[in-house]
Amino acid sequence: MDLFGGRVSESCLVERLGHYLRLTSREAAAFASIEGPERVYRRGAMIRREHDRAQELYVVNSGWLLSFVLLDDGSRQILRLHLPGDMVGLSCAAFNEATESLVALTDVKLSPVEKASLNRLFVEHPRLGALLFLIAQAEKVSLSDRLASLGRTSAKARVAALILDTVARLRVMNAELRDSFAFPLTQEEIGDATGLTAVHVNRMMRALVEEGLIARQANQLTILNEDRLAEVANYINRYAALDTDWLPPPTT
Amino acid sequence: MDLFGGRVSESCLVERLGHYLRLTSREAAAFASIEGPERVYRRGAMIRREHDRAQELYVVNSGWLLSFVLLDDGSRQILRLHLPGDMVGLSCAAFNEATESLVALTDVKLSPVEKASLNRLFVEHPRLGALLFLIAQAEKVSLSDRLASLGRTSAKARVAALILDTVARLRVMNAELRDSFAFPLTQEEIGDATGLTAVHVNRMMRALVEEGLIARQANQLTILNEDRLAEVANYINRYAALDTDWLPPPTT
DNA sequence: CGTCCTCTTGACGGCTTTCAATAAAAGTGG
DNA sequence: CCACTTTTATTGAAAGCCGTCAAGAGGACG
Repeated sequence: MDLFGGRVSESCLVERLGHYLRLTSREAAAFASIEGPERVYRRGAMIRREHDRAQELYVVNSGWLLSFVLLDDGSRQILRLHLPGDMVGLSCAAFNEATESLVALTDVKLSPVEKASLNRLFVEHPRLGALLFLIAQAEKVSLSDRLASLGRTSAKARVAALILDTVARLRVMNAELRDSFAFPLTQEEIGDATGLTAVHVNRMMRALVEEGLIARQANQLTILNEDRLAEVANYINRYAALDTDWLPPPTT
Repeated sequence: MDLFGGRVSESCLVERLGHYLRLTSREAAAFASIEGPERVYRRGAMIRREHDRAQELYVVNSGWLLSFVLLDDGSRQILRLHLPGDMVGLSCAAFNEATESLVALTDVKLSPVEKASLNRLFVEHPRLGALLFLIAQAEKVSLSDRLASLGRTSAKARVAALILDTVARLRVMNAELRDSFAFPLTQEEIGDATGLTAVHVNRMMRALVEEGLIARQANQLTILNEDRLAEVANYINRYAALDTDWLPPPTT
């Protein structure tokens, strides 16, 4: 079995969205129809570079990837960890130029989606268009939470928040996942995600271990005391309750 | 004249969106029809509190407001400054509970929009639904830029970026605005937006003044050297070029 | 089996915060 | 319009969190 998740149903995206909303078969087919042929990337591969011309987005079928921006001084800010079922590179819907780089953190499989083909979705399936809008709002809230994390919490809290957010998102697609999971980020990558240096990430990870909140073996992470970790992190799990009640009815 | 912008056309939202896309009269009417009667708030008024039940969003007709979250230790992270023409509280499209507090920074006028009424927009005007989605993606990019600012740049750069982002957004609705504008944030609010303390904001503002990049008089800010300020800030102006070409045609 | 990457640890330095005190400005009520 | 209070801006000194630099160990990979 693939450690980092993989396609189970006809489309990974349909499976993910099925957790938020009961899709009709026509809707599922509509989503599936806009996905192009799957592409495979090896760990470390650059999928898209900031400032590249970008006319397509991607659905993550398996594996993890990172989106990031580079600053003038060479430092890197990781914007988000992308897991199976995620859509990545959505910003091409607003800009012709890629606003972020995408790199494969593990071996990944992606399905490309032409941004031009999104318009069919909005025209033929208004409910799906509204769902995409709803998901975009949820992603904005997630970014806002990270903004508060970087702006107003300590180094230890930021690392703890990254761990908790990752496990919460993994559980959306894998309900059986409890406290232990593969976590393939280097400490430098954790630092680039949390606005810290690799050295200080190391110290904070060891502190969390010494306090009995987490355990590490190789790239495997185990959460030992999730409640206390959430307190340390100031973490709010938002993935539980999306409100889809206001969406229009599916097209018949 | 209102210093902080105000309604000029029939709807402030329609005017704003008209800068991105040429709306048909039916589309403009559709937007206008979902707006409820205008509400007025005094400076400092709390419009919505985090965790309140939230079923409506707002269009800013005039004035400025802030969205923010409070952390357990009482510290505050300002998520965004909201200017005339902005939609605020959109996260209610994804959550029934408000994810952020909204407070009036100046006297403001808002038009409420029931989130349930958005569904008509998606059904009857797919292009408008797609436009809302597009704007949400642009807002995600803006949040990502701020994430990089807080995570990877110095205090001085963060303050400079806030100033530049504000003036760039003001210019969207007010093309004549050049270098001087009213900036009603206290140094504490600037700090809460940039993840700094008020004391350090003060030092950074003075440094920017001493370096001849900005000037201050009362709440009026003047940018003296925008290019150098942008270098200091590591700032990218994204508000210039949104790609609306992929949107479906307007409904006839 | 050598090279490169990653993790780890210590010492030191700096950016930012904290604490404190004062001045200036704004708001309030008589 | 003037006292009075509260908020905001300013400045200095000291402390602390995190970054930088450096060096060594362990592991992955070819």
